[in-house]
Amino acid sequence: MAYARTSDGIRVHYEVLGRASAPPVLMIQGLGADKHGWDMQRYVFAAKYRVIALDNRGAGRSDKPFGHYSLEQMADDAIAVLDACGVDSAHVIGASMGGAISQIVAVKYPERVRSLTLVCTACRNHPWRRELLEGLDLDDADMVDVPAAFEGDLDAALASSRQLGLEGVVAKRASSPYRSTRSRDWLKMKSDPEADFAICGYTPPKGSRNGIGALHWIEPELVVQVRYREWPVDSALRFPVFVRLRPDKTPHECGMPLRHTGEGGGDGEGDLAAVFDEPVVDDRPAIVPDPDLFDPVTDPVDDTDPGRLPDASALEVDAPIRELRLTRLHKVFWPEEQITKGELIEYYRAVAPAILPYLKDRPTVLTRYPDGITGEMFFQKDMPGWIPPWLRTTTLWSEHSQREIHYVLVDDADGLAYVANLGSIPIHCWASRTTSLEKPDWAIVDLDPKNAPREWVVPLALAIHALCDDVKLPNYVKTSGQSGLHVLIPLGGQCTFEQARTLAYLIGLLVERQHPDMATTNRNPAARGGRVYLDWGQNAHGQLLVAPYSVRPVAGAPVSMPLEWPEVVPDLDPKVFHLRNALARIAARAHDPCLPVLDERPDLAAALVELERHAKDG
DNA sequence: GAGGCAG
DNA sequence: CTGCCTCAACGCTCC
DNA sequence: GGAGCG
Repeated sequence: MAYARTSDGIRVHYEVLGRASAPPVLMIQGLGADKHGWDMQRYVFAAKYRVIALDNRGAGRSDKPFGHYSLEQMADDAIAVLDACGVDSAHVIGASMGGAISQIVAVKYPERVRSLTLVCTACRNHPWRRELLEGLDLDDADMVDVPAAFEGDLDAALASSRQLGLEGVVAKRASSPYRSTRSRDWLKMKSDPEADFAICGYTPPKGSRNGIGALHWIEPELVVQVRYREWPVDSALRFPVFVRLRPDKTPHECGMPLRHTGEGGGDGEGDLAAVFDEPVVDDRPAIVPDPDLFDPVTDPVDDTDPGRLPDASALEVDAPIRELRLTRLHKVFWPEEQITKGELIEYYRAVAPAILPYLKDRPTVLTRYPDGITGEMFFQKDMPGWIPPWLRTTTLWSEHSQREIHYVLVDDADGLAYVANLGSIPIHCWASRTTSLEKPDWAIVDLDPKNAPREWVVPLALAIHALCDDVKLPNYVKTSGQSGLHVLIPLGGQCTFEQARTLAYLIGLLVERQHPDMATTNRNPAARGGRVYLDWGQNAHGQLLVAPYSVRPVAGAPVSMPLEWPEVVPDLDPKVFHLRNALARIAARAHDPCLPVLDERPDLAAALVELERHAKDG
């Protein structure tokens, strides 16, 4: 999400989707736009056009259309955004009040407008719209509903959405407003594919089920139509649903249907060109999602073995469905590298086997960046009631806020994908587990160079390593993901946070004494004087660790990477491990060098005696 | 990112 | 019917 | 006691 600043300091948010070479479309979201339907349009259009979407929700607190921020000013802002995108002229689509702005754009800057489309279903009876139409001497007939492009051709609309990897399309009554709850007026039309299959067998019904239970092996005779979510290569259908018998078909007519690849039958179906007054000539593949990236339609949502044979349970009708809805996969989270939210989700799903051992049973805090690394962020500890029922949480009492907090526990790849879909970039977890919340599994010394020379971090980390080895404390190292290093010492839940903090402080003090020129344990930034801060203070109740393999919300999408100590050499550059190459490194190694930190139980009393000896000797 | 709710 | 709000927190030091 | 720090 980029933004332009207007002359009076109001921020105008906009988003650019689609290929730069495609015909440009300026979409202006107005007060009458509904959230979901409009977003859907935005992505449908991005298949064929370069969509520049303006969002006046970020325009500030005084952006009421008839307040000091006038419709005319909004129209000027729209032109400013076109300029910022280097676009001379565009097809302009306006939603509700955005339609009003669009019309002003067309009147004031006709040379910038190739065509004008007004989307007004959402606020057909809005008094402002009524006022506007009268003021501009227009009537309803001048307004075009974008969904009308699909009218009478739901198949084309569904094919288009399938081609884009969308879940489906939303159909609504023209007169019905947006409401957050389900209603008869807003129907989600899923684009799940269907195919005809010959029945080879069935299982008896279980429990209270009528008729048949599941279908599997006998001489093929009957044909059924089945809807399914996906058909993994060499495996059974996922989420198959019996639709109807096909008495009109024989088993021989059941050829292999086109596999559901998410790319549909190619270009042309669900064509939106009719909305505009000029044909679209760019016929290159119009799929916005990178085909190498995660696709919610074709990629399995669990880790079941894809090589297994179909069995009765796989064909069970109404099998419990774990819904994992992934949204806005094309949204750019790292503008410089054009890394999308879809790629972030794909990374976390792929890295799940490596990261999950660290997250098991640990209260997890989300650090959410719904608009990517340049947008606003917020922390989230308390998970709301509407999270999917399969996501495990643990309820802890917060002394500070005097209420219960429902922390999420990330158990599996789906859980990771879910939190990533919420815009969580780094994953933060507690040092202790639900089984023993006041006893941490590790102590951490965070080497944070900040204003110190980067190259001082390595010798100091090695000094901590040598000291720990000497007092027989196991110790492990990972990059923080930014410029520092994290040294982790396993505690095996044998001591309190206060004791862990004291241990980390003692180690910090001893290393500071060895290298007073390079290291400091002083918490006051002003007193650090360009030295590396050995941060021992993160060992406390509720303090968080950036989990190994977490992505950081900074340019380059670096990840926190566990290292072998021999890798900690002077020219170590923590930035070399990032979202796009971390998986290759992990796959190339047999073991995770930090993993033992989760299980080891060193003799802490003996180590403390040794540390005291060091303190005296120094 | 998404539900709740004031106006 | 729309826009806006909310979404964390510990232990320490400095002022 | 409140703001700042990570």
